[in-house]
Amino acid sequence: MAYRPTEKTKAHRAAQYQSLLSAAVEIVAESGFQGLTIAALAKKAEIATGTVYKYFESKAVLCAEVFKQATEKEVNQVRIAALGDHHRPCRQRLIQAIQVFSERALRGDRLAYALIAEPVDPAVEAQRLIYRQAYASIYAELIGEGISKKEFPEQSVKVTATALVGVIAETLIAPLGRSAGVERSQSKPPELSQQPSHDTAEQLLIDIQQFCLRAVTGMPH
Amino acid sequence: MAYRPTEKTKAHRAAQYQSLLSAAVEIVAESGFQGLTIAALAKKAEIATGTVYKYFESKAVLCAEVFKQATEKEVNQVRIAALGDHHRPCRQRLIQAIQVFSERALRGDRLAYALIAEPVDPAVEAQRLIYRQAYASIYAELIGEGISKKEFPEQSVKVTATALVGVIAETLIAPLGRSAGVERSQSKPPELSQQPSHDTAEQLLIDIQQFCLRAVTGMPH
DNA sequence: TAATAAAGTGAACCATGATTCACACCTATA
DNA sequence: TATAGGTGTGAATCATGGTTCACTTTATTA
Repeated sequence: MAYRPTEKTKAHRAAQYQSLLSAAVEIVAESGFQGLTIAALAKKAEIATGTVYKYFESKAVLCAEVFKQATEKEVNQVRIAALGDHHRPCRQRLIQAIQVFSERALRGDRLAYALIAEPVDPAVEAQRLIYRQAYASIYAELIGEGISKKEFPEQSVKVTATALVGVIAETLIAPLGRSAGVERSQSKPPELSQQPSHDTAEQLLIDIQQFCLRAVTGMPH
Repeated sequence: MAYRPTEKTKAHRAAQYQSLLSAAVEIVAESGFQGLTIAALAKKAEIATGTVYKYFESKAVLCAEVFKQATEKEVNQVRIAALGDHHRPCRQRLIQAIQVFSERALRGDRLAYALIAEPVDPAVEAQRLIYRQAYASIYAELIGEGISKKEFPEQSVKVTATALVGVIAETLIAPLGRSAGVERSQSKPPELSQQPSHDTAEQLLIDIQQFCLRAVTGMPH
């Protein structure tokens, strides 16, 4: 009697799963999490809405996987920059890590905006915390190494790492939001700029790096 | 002939408006923006749902006003700490501003969590950006003053100010979330702590202040 | 008091979008 | 080939919660 999933069958299912996930990431890259609906995904993948549920228990799970998938590559790049070459001074690797992250983000992807800053549904927002923690642990490792090598002064590794993530995210939100073509809210945001706004992404990047360096090293630059 | 709103009537309307707004803030303080629905507000204020719409054009507007109301006092406290006494060194005022903000937040209000970190509906999130900018401009003014008084080294006022807001928000999210009794998401967040987690809010506050001081002054402490 | 306009009511309505389900169609065993 | 366990379908259903509206009540003035 009976039926048993064979290798080929399982492989096919796995392939379908990946393809669905990719489609979902594409949607987010095109139109943000806002655009990621079961219906849209089904349409893009040319399947029925019900089929989506054969692969993902719920939308929450789908979003989580999308976040994970879209994130993993980004996090890895930063990890390499931060921890790849143990010979380089930590200071330099920190600079590089920030650069890698920011450049990928500022490259203009809607995706980066979606991952970092797009206002999303509470369920997805929870995922974002996890995503940020992944970055924080990279920084934590780097800072810890820097301290033990006396490159950086004593400090709370945990707070510094978390803070760096906060710095980068917050400073990138505005430019990202702008480039992602987000309709601004009705109220007029209070004017901030004493200085002219950042003409170039490069300048912004440098300013962020300077800030982070001062914070971590306790040295002017 | 006819009817003309009199002083008393107008006053009454204004009072009703304020009372509605207060009720809304209370709801947020109790159960976050998640709990702020038109129905809940109507119930708490003992009016009909339709009546809410005589005072607020839409829920988005309501949320905006709630945010503004709940925020204004907080922002003012920080402004006083940061800019109140122009004789104190900027360095000290920065420390104080961070303390005021953090303490109010960590005091344990659900409200603070809601304003700073609670995952909210995209429409509300947009408000949060405005809220954060209000803080950023305070810091910007303080940093600018510090630079011109040679207390702080040259730096991008705008980036530093924005970054400080990011630092504080990000580092407070975890403890706030914990105290606000938020159900953590299904996935296990990657472990971060090389160091034991912050036993006391005081220690956390100190660590944050140290970080910010290093970042702004470019000096170890 | 009649006329007018605003405030208050709350059940009905609507929009969005996730989720279900009965059914058809495939694939592996015996 | 009979059978049982998958996969695919998509219209119908459900859930949530904002918004409307026909109607009643209340306040103001002529």
